[in-house]
Amino acid sequence: MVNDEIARLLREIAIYLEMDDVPFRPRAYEKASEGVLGSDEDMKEVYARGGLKALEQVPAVGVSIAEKIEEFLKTGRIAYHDELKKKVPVELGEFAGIEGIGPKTLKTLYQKLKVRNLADLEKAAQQGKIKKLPGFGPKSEENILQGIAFVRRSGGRFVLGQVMPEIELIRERLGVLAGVESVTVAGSVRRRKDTVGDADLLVIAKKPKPVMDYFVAMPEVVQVHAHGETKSSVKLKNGMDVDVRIVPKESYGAALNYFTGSKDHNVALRELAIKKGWKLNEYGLFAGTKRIAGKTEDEVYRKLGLRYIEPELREMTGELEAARKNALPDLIPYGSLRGDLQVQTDWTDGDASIEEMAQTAIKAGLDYIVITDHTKRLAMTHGLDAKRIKQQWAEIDRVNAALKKKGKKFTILKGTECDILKDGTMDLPDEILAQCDVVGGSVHSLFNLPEKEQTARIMRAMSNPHVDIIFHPTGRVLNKREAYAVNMPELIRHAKKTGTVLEIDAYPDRADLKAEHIRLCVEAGVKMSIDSDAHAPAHIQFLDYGVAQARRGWAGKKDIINAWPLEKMLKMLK
DNA sequence: GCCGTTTTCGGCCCGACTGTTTTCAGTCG
Repeated sequence: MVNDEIARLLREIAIYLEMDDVPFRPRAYEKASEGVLGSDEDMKEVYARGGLKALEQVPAVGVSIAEKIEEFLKTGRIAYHDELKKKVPVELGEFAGIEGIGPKTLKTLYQKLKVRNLADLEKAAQQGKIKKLPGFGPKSEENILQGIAFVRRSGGRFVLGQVMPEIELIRERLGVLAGVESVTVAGSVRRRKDTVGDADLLVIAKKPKPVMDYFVAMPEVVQVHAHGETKSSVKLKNGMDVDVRIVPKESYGAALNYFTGSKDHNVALRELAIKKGWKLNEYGLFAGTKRIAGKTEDEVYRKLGLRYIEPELREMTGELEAARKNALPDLIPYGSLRGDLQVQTDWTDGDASIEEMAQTAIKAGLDYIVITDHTKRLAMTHGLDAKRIKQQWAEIDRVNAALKKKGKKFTILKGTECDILKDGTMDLPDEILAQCDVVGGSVHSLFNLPEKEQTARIMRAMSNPHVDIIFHPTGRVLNKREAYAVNMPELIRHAKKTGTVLEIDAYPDRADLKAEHIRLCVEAGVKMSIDSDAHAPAHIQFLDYGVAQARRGWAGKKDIINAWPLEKMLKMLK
């Protein structure tokens, strides 16, 4: 995808323009950058399909920026960007994560101290040159050094499922403080993004000061960015920032809406308010000085002529229009899955026995699970061959019978996470696959095949009449491994044609399919499954992270086959 | 530079906190 690179250049142009205090245009470039980034079609293809006119259809891209994208596609450069960079030749990317350093500061640091990159900045700070500049002082210099140290230590984004327990702990602690009426998690955590940059907590309390004093003094706090009456911000040991805002009760809805974001969604709501002659901020919706809504989010949306929009949808991908037309999707509810279609056991690389996994699933309220151990190609997990999988079937029969005897209404199904080999054929013979209740196919090798080959490989697996589900359709591991190169729209078309299900993997750092892919599936009528990919009993609780991902992709119960009763689910499979 | 349920021209989101200042610019979300 060239989109990332184009988006980066456009964003950098915005920063350069901001350095010069150019009005409005920075925001235009920023929005265009987001428009390009949010597009699931490669700009190269958009251009090939319809030239400049097609580029102008990308959100926030107009005539001028379309020409710049065209220029990039033809020459690999944007002259305007080069020209701006010549004036202030700074490695903008290096400074991106440094708290408190914005365009104006960068420009000053370059002009006064010739700071071009992080190393220059660190040197200048260590030599005490920064605090002598007008407008700067010892504190700014110290903050810069701390910021550099932090960026060196961490990548900046966190996997939701990995930081959720800590966020929840802080929420509970604040909740029991004297005078605190409620604590709500807002921000990208509430929108259930698969990775989050920070956590935002919204508190209703009679006396803000003690809450803030407690918050900034928590044992895991390593740095206090801000400590005010209504807003405080800290960094935790794990590197994540947490913000707390305290608001009066009558503003709770407006504040929750504001702090939940996304930023673009909020801006659009405010613009809508302005059009109606009102003003929207975190304290409410105002006609002049009179508050006309704000106690609940629902009230704010209704007053603006919209239906209530679930947090997972607030990404400016058409939710406002849908809310106006009362055409929002009926999202799959949390806790509504009936089964789990990808579970590994100690027959391969899981920690627990078939029976233990079944017992945990029963406690979690599920009606069925599919045992999907790896196959022989994945030798390091002692993957199953035809002989061992038959032995496993006998064990599954035994456990099912035992459960039935105890009066449990629960079914363990026979399945496999079968490797898709390089040429798209399967790692187990068709004769075995035919006897499985559920067959999942996975790519576990040759992640770096060229896109054409990788796509063809997976499509061939889909064409196999026994392959029901493609597990890990993108293969990404958040913060660790990029998705492999596949043409997702083409895979989705082929899934429709062959009746193959695509998996939403609920394991927190997997999160295969991305939200935009899920949306494409919903639109195409391709069914999906939400699987925990559990390798231990505790992992079954991850299922709701997959539900979150599904909701972010506008999916309902009708789109997710394991939200259905067992019989209906089985009937859907090949 | 983009965009249109008021607009093809004239608008463009808003407030808290910090660090430097004696009233505010810059940054952030």
